[in-house]
Amino acid sequence: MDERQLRILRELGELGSVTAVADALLVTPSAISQQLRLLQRAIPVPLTERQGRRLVLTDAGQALAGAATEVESALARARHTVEEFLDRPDGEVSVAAFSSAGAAFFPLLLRALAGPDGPVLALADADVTQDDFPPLTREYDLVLAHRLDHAPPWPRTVTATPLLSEPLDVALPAGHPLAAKPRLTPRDVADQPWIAVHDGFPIMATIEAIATAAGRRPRLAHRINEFSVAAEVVAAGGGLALMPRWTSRPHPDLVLKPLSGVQARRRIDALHRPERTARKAVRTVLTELRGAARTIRDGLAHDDDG
Amino acid sequence: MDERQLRILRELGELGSVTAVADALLVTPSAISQQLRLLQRAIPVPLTERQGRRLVLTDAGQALAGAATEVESALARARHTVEEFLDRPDGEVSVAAFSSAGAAFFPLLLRALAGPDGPVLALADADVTQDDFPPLTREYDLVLAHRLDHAPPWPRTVTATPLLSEPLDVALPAGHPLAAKPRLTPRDVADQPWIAVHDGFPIMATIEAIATAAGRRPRLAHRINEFSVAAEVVAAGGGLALMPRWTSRPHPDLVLKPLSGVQARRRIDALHRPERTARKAVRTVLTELRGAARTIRDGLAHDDDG
DNA sequence: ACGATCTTTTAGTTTCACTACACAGTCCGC
DNA sequence: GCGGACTGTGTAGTGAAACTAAAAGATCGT
Repeated sequence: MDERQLRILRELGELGSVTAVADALLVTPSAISQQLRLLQRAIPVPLTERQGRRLVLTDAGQALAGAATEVESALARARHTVEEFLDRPDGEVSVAAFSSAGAAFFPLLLRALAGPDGPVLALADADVTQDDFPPLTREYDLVLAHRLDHAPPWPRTVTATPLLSEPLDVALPAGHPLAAKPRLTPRDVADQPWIAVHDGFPIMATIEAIATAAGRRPRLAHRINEFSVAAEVVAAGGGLALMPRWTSRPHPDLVLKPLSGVQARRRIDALHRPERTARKAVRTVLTELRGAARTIRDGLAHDDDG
Repeated sequence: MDERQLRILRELGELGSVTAVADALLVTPSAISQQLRLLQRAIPVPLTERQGRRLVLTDAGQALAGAATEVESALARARHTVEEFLDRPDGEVSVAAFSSAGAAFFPLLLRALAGPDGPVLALADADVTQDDFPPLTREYDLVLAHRLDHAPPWPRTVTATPLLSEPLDVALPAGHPLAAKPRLTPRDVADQPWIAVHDGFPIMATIEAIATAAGRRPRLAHRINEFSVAAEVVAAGGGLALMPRWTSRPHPDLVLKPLSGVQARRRIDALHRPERTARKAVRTVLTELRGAARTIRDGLAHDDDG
């Protein structure tokens, strides 16, 4: 007793003849007859009986045909389950971000998607090396990753949605001699001690580019990934650091000065497996991420700070 | 997307590896892998993903696996539908009977099965010739039929449950000269005019046997199938008639006298197709029919008449 | 009685799920 | 770190199952 045989039985109940069922199912009457015989073989009481030259259902056959209808509707529901799953606006969407992007984007995202019937956010921070961003898309629907402008592009296995192209400024103590200048050149800062990131993390290449532009080798005094930690060290006179202009919360004792002469920008992208955007909820979050990026770029992110 | 593929997907969700599913379903992992691939071909988003060297369900896969469970339970219900149909005590049971059996059995049957949760009776009278009783089992669950003791048995296509072996008495007007005798011989009645049944109906052979036993040819004055009609004609002096001792309601102006010397009995059987008794409701009615037969034989049928 | 209609049977073909086997990726212990 | 165990996947071949075609059997209407 399989789905097809039950289907045939139900059709026979509705259409009232083997020929009609065959026409409806686009096969020969012979096929219908054979399948009915197979179904009957599994059941100890007659399901059909001849009525003149037509074949109709017995009471037992009608009972089984009724159950067949339930099987078919369950199958139809199963066939629609995937689309429904994809079209649900309120599914859980997991988003991973490296620290500074999380600090900047997560609050905006939570605020934008606070209402009911929207995606349920599952946020996570993930500070990994450049190469480890793409694999994160296996675990998270969306991954906020960053890379330098001239770094190699993301692998083809992931889709990258550009969110922000953010300048990297030089952070220095408010009382520092260089703080008086409106903008800094590589020669201004090449001899200063630098607070760099760990190996494999994106900002590193820019520090090296600055030193190279001035014909020096960079003085790497400290290795600190976390911008908030680095900011404190800069304020305490530990050295200079490159800091993103928009996504790091301003430190009261620090000033950010733009660099000229070298391309010092990082790109923030949302990475994801292509199929993830089949889900409406994921598309919604991605749209909100772009909106948040505009907010951040236009300097509206910290409005609530007065 | 068929039932088997959904089954495989569900098992994969529960067991967590292709090999485990293969073991559970008694096939090779290759077969599982191929079926998963076929299922995936019909769905635009990934249902499974590698996790180390194992294969697990994606969220979409889990959604579909959930729907698969419903399909399976619907199929399981379908597989049990027939048995449930057979085990239901409250189905409709159709019973056909020739006139006198209906008059005697139907009231007892209705009284015995009056309660709720019992079979719903669909009664019908059917006065047909001997040969036409077996075909009635196509239309009715149970058919009360009668035949003479020495008549050929019912064909093998039907099952016969013996209910009653009933003497046939000679009915004569209360004032008839023969009414004084306690029992009658063939010679007593052979020369009397008879009220016989139509050709092909069971009682005929016995009338002929009586005449033959006396060395005569029977005088067939009238042809009346219905015992109640025949009784009125006998009472009016139209002739003698053979009447069943128990299943005909006594006529006030008639007496019934037993015959000796010839075997004058009819058998009342319940005929049915063998598979009909697969239904519990039919078995219940058959049991009640046997009980009713005892009641009739023991003369308790007309208790309510005072 | 005959043709039309419907179902069933039989034989042959096609389709499809499966096995066997080889191979590739991943984990684990020495 | 490297072979060996484990897990999943691809390929060719096999067998079962569902189908078509053709013919026969059954029933209806004229």
